[in-house]
Amino acid sequence: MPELPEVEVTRMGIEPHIKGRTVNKIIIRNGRLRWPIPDEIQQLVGQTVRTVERRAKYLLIKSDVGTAILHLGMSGKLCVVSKQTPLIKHDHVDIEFNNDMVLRYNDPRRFGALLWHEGITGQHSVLRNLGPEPFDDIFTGDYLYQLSRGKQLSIKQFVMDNKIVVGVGNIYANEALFKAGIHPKRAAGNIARKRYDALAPIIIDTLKKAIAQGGTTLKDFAQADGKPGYFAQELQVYGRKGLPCVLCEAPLSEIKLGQRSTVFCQNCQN
DNA sequence: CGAGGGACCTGGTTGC
DNA sequence: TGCAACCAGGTCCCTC
Repeated sequence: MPELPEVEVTRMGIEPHIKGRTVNKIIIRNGRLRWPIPDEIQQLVGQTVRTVERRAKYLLIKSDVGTAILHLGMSGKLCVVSKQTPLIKHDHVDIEFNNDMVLRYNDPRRFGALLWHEGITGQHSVLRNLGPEPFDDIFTGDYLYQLSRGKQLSIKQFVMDNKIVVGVGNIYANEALFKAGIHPKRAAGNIARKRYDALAPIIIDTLKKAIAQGGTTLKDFAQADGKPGYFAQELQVYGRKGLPCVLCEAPLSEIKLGQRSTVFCQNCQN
């Protein structure tokens, strides 16, 4: 489900409710996520939430003794609700606080994760080897250009590679390449410096706009308060196979790249 | 090393 | 209506 904007929208939604709160109890109904939830997660009980941060598509719930690391996978959702709120299917984890509230994790496909990193130094292995955030100063056209030299990989798979830049998932990769006029299948190493100079700001801008709109709601993404995101209205290619290009009105094409559906305009992207 | 594909899961939609 | 096939926002891991 969530790409960077949806994770950031989730972060902004839950932080005001749980920051400064003390964890009373963690209830795990189904710990079989992408990796089993480690027993050490219980170290969070009795701790106060200091900050809720985001790194790539991971949410980091930080305390004085360690960090709970949450990933929403494809279908994960978080909400902050009263303890009395009835459970629904796939409500796998509750983190209860010292008021009436609980941070509830729901994930039908269980591709998400809840991990624990002990202490306040060092990095969990899932966070090591991640590339820069798209909003970091280092993320520029020049950066992409330099890393892409010699790569035969398609530009779409290149920008979706977490080691290159984090947070760009399938929707926003499709959208950014359309806006930049770059054919998604073009080899990353065969794209001019100038085109990367255009692409980097377009990626940043697309992600920022999506955050401002509350993310993209397709099937099951919702903000922490249950409201949908409104960026779906802005999508120009994703999910629009066969529909007219917003620029030239030719029907949009679809191919698979890295087994992910890739929608683009034959005329406007080359 | 890079590139490509399968794997992990459930549920909604499509097509016969 | 029933049922199988296919598709989905992510990412790790294995093979060639």
